[in-house]
Amino acid sequence: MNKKVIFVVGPTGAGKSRLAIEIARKYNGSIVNADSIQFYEDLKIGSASPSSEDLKQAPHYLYSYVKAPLEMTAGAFLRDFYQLIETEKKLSFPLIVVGGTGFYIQALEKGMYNVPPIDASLKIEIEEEIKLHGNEKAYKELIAFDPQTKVHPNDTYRIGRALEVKRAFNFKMSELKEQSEQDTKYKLPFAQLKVGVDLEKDVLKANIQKRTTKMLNDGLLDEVKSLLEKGYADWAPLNSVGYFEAKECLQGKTDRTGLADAINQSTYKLIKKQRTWFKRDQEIQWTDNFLSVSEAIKHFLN
RNA sequence: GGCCAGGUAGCUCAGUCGGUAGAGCAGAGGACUGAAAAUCCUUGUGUCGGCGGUUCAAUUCCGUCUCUGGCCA
Repeated sequence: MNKKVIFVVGPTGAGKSRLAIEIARKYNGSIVNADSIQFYEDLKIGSASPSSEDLKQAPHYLYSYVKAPLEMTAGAFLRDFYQLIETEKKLSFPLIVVGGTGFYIQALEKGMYNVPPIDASLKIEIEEEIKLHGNEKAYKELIAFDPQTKVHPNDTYRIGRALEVKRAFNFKMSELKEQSEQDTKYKLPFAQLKVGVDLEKDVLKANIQKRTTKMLNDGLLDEVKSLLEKGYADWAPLNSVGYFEAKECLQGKTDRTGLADAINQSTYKLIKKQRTWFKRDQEIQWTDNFLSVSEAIKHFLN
């Protein structure tokens, strides 16, 4: 059988999940998550994970299966994705990969650099070093080792990652990039179609506001509170939109009255970044009403 | 009514010992290969509350009015 994948991408709150379900039902496909927060079992409310109603409408994979304090990565996502398509007998095609996380979509399409997992202790060591001596020293080490690096001197996170790769394997990120261009091993082996869902800014903002209100009503604060009680305050996913604001509020750093606005504002910024990411991908066919892409989908699946 | 503290960028505030101003946040744009809903980069002309006065020159000093907060009556 000819296996095909449809990507459904776009900013938060535009209706990606709804389109995905529609496609899955119409063509008996399976929905696969590519949203960096919906992987987590403990982050359902604030990530707008599919409801139990949604889950009944079509098979969903890679949702809500990673437990705190485990942290998901793009590499782990690739691993899980390939494991899914190789071992899941019931998996039906087309696959509808849905998510607003451009980085993960890219990982699927193009693969990741071939870097083996790095020991957590080394990561912590480098993190501590940077915290202690500032990132200038770390950046000097990086630029001396890899003069081609395009990491910015202020980008602590990327400096840290580059140093991990250096110290663990003596790899230069700039060389990995070149190598990966010839390497087809990790590229998605299926035909693909990319559909983007987006709405006008005002409509999207209104959707976001409704969504935030719903999250708060559905118990976002309780969801976060129970994670804090388990001692996961520093768990990276709790720095994501909505969760961060809820955490700050529960920790008494901010006030409850401004919470919804703070979440809305962060979500707007998220949308902006998602749009910036997807904008450069010329292959995406954009729609605001589903109908305009239904022909393209039909054609693609034929 | 009296006293005090304030009124400076959309918001919170710095500052100018007199030469027409700058941070953070927001907004706008961008980058992005194992935390990515993260991380980072670029981008700030606004009657410096109004009106008068002093001065070559006032947002900065003086007077007055006005608004906000606090205290005293």
